[in-house]
Amino acid sequence: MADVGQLAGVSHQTVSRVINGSPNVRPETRERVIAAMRELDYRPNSLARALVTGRSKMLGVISFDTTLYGPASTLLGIERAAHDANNFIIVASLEAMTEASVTHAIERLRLHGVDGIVVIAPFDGAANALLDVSSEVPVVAVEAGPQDGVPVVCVDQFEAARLATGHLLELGHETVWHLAGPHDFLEARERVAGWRATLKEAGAAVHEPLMGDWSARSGYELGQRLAREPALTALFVANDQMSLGVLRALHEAGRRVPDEVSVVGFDDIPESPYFMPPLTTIRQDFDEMGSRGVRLLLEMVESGEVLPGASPVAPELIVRASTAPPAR
Amino acid sequence: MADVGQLAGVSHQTVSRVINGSPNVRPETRERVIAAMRELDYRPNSLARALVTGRSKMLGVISFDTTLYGPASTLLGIERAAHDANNFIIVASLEAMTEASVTHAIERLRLHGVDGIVVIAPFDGAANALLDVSSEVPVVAVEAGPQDGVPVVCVDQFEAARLATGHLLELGHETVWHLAGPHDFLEARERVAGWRATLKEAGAAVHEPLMGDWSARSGYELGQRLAREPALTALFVANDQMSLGVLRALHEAGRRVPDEVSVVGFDDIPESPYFMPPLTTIRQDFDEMGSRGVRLLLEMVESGEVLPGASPVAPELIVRASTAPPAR
DNA sequence: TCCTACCTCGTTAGCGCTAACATGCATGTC
DNA sequence: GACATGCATGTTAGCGCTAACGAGGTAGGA
Repeated sequence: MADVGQLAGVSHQTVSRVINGSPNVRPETRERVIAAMRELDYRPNSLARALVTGRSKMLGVISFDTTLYGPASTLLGIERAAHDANNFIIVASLEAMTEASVTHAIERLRLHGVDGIVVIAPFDGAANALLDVSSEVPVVAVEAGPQDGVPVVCVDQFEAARLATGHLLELGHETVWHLAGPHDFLEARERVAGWRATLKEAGAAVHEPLMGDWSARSGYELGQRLAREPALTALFVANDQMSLGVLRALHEAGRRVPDEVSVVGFDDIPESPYFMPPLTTIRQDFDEMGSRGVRLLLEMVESGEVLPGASPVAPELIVRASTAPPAR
Repeated sequence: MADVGQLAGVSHQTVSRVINGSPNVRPETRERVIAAMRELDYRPNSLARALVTGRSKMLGVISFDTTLYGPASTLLGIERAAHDANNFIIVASLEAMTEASVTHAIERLRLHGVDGIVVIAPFDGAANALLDVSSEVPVVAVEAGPQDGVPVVCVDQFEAARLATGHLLELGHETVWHLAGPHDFLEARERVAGWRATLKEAGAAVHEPLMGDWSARSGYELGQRLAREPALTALFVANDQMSLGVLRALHEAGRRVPDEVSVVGFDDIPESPYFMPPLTTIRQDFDEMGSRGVRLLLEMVESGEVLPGASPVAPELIVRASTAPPAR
């Protein structure tokens, strides 16, 4: 920086002013400095700047399994939004889904001087860990259920489950069975709640939901159980991967979809239109969630206050070929 | 840091020594310092440390579409390896698959002071961009084809294609058709080359490969074309998502898999065992690639030299139910 | 003409840390 | 007992940058 100043015949401070777009620099001087920077191939050291300003322009992201479609998409949305705001993302993946693991990840991120943290970790342990630190560093939770103290950006899971269940009921099914996600996921529980409430309102029978682990494998295994239920005509599955397994189990058991059994999935992964049959499912706008999360976090960093979470992102029902009126 | 020193009755430098595990500190003093750090809830500022040591302990990752299974898994492997080495990952996603976009991403990462860069961007433009900067900052390419000047960690795509094609040939098929990935992906081209070479060696007819875009949709659309080929009995598809689309197109056209047509996919995504039928495919160890990449990069950062790339990771054929001998 | 105001630029200090050298003290050697 | 050796610690400088203040010059008003 001093070299640039020397070449341009000004002090290093003037160079700094040019870099930071200060208005009090003569245009002529500014151009000389810019020319000098170019000539010396100078790049500002953002670490040094961060040290003195206290802003690193880095946002931490804590995520559970970035191989899953949901977190991966959200991460992408976060990255995009951060990029637009000229910030960077530094990622900490969780090895385990425990409170200690979250706390540790937060600690590591803080050590590296992030301005704020976005957490994509929709399970119970995370919530407590967040509360502990939310007063010391700005934190936003994404894809989590509503909780106190930490602002949340999420899709309305309850409403989404209502959409899925309602769709099946409207088609004329007497009731809807449910293959849920792991119950330590807030989202999974919200979906169960929405499904249950919708059935109750309609006066339909509530069969205890089965619980999978989001994987196609668990969908397949539990699907085999479900296929043996003669009364099953409509099924709401908590994600598309499990739906794939269910579809296969049903097929093997000779129960045709949608003629005998209707299936609704969740997430609308890019592959779901090519399942057999194409899957009716609920779309969540992960990208939108990610960018809302970042914008909210940035506002908090700016203002230094804890802001209330955004209103939930609306889910959308995508009707394809895996649902139909019940056979009579 | 000065405060900690004061509380422990030592200088800030001794505190620094304790933090960095210097051997020349009396155990008694060390403990006093540690107690003081705990009492004051002191955390070292790694930005300041980075400024003075010139090592930020941050690695940049440039990736194309982290929603795809391959890049997402690799990213996870990278994260894990970086974490084990007590480093952090900062991610830059590419908006476009162009050389300019890669150059820009590298520039941004360098500005933020990363020690080195891992690139998951297996397309042509990336290669050139990397060459330009590889002398200024350590760079490792992952999932790219072999190329000069930049160390590469990859799965042997040629061998993988040979595995897939050979498997079908051994089953007794006269020849194997190929649904390839976009030809600006190095990997896709390597797979075509391996497939072609295997056919030639066996003296089998070579039908010009079709080209998809990795998506299930393109697999479906091109699968409809392929389904109309009466001579088709064996097909090698360049990834599992496209295979899903193909399977559906074949099913709709009434061509049964594997009785009439055998299909081999690529990647072994977690869902592929639950396709209809379960997909025979090639497994790539993304996790291993990611961690090899990081280890290599870290060695380069340490030594300051450009190291040769690692030997390719071996692919593995996973035989499931989508392949069988041809009907006679 | 002198004073004030403003704009442009330079100087100094310090962000939190580590590297390099300096200091003081106990130990061992002849 | 004089001197080198090694260890535990303190002191100083500086990484690259920005904040805060200060200095010099130009323009406008009394």
